[in-house]
Amino acid sequence: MIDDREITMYDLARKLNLSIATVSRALQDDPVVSKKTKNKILELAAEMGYRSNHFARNLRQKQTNTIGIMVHELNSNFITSVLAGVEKITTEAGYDLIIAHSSESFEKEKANAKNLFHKRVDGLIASLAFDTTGLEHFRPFIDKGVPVMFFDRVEQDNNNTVVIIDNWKCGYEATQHLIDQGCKRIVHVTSSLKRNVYQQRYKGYQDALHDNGIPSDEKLLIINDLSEKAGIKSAKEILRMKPLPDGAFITNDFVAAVCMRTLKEHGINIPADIAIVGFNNDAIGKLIEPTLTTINYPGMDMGEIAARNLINHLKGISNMHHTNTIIVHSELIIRKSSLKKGK
Amino acid sequence: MIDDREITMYDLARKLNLSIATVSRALQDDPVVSKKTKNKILELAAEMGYRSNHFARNLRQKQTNTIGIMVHELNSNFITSVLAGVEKITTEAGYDLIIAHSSESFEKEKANAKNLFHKRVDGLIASLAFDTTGLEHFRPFIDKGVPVMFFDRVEQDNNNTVVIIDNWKCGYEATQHLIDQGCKRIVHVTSSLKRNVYQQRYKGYQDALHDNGIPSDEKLLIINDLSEKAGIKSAKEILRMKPLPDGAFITNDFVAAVCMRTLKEHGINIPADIAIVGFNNDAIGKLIEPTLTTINYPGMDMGEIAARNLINHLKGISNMHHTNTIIVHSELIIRKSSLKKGK
DNA sequence: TTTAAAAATGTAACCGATTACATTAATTAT
DNA sequence: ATAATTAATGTAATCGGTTACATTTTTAAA
Repeated sequence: MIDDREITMYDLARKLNLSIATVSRALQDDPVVSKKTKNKILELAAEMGYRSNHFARNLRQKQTNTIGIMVHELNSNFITSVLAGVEKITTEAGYDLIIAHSSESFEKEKANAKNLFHKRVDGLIASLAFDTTGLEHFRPFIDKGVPVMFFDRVEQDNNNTVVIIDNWKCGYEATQHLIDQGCKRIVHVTSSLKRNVYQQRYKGYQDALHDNGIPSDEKLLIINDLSEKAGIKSAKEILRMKPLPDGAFITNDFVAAVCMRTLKEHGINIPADIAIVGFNNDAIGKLIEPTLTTINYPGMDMGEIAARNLINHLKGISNMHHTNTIIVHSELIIRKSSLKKGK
Repeated sequence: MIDDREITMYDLARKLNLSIATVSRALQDDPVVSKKTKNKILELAAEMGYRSNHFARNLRQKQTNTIGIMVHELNSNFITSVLAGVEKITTEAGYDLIIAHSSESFEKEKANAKNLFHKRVDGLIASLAFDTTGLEHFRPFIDKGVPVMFFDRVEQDNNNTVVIIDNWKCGYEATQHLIDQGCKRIVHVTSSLKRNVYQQRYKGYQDALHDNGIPSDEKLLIINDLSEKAGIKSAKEILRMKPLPDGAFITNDFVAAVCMRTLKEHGINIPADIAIVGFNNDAIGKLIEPTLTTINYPGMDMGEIAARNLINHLKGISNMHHTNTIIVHSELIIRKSSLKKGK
């Protein structure tokens, strides 16, 4: 039997011969209501299966207690850890979370932004899609005073609070590690240099080469998306290079894995012929052969930090606009794919 | 400059010297409003940055235009494809989507159910957590007439509409394939047999053995969760078996991959010593060595079907309670991990 | 006992939309 | 020109809470 008559505060009030105001206060645990009354109300509410109406409440209070998070994809370790971190903090603080993902499409990201704006999230956490240019689509939030927190893939214009890793340093260390292994011709497989993360990793790569007296060569730069196809294509490009490179810094573990497979299929020995360093520390890295050297960075922490900062700002505990850039720790994890010299 | 005064329909009405009713109708594209007036209103709305207030609207209409989806995890190909499918359909139909994940915890699943109930989703799509027992936590939805659609991991009590694959058949085919390759002692690595999917795959495995005159042996059944640890543990159990099994049907690609790695580390040759079949067709299967034979099933389709059915029901086009079980196609994908006989 | 102060409860306006019903304006028919 | 239709717009109640302010009840002080 379907019961579609909702119990409201009015029902509770009527039944107990109280005013709606008292009921409302009791349900909010307002200390002004006497214990006896409060208990009666709470009991009846439970008994009758009362559930509060978010809409009436939000309409009146003009805040939703919801925060939105926009990510480019769901299918990576990194993103799911970030989500886990964000969720932990928002749940603790009593906020709801709406997850939107753009499938790496700028258009969809814009649509998501619009949607979250209309849903009136109290705050927003976002990592940009691949081909996002400009932050115009976040303007409505900013104009209305809805705080936006960017993480990982950001636009660094110093106007927004961002949580990132030191991508330059990661790029530098990855490259230096390859150089330490004796690599002299190091390919860099990455994505659109318009996106901060790739741009800075590239800079780190270049600087490491430079500091070691290795000339950087544009021909060794391969730019692709993050698909399986891209991995294969990159591998084929590498195979065509003469002389063959002896190292590769690939800014995504999945692409690195696909790339390695293709190279191996063509008789390349890894790491003997080409040493490889990936990025992200995805689960896959420990399962392929040889295991993949990579950069690890703490998604969970980044999520927690972003969420905590946002919520503190919302609660007025801190002002986001004072702490503009938060850099979290990252590290090189050395596995077999890059070890040319003994172990 | 922050402008926190929201534009409402009243503002538009006042400015144009119209009534709020006309404005409301125009914004809904009600044909009763004259074209001229409608245009004026739409223009002004755009110009002033009017955004409709979901809360007022939902409060009045008593429906949220939101559907909820509960999944056990985000980090699998299968789940993300389902989400993509669901999202496609719900977006087309103008519904919003709230994603909740339980991290395989029954407790969290209950909390999520409660939350979505209070958020008053118009409909729910759900795949059960690992250790979920009973459907009591969905009772509130059912009592209020909110349709619930289960997929993949379900409780088959014939009271609910479910979208599933034929897990029995998958189990049977996987096992038959191993037998065809000459396997005689086939391990089955799986998860809690309380969960329909694992229980039925197990049944298929048993039936295939039986039909081929192979006695089934409880000692060859390994039950674990789906973690990396579980994969390692399973591999170690297999290594301890005497005589060593010559085949393994593992109901999860990630676990299979971890398992394979550990077996290989101990000098086992795959498929020569042990042939392996996984489940899910995760990206990982094509990257490990040897590539993994597995069962593919169409997450995207399942998501689309579940969403479409739910929405049709909501719109009164069809009655969900007439189509109780929807079975989608699944297939065995043969790769190298199981091929003992020539290719 | 009366009065002042504190505690508990009540009244009613408000949040921003939707919509049944009423009214007015514009067409068409007579 | 007038009545009858039809088209366009308006009025006001409603959804279910929150909360400033008012009122009543209880307790403490004089």
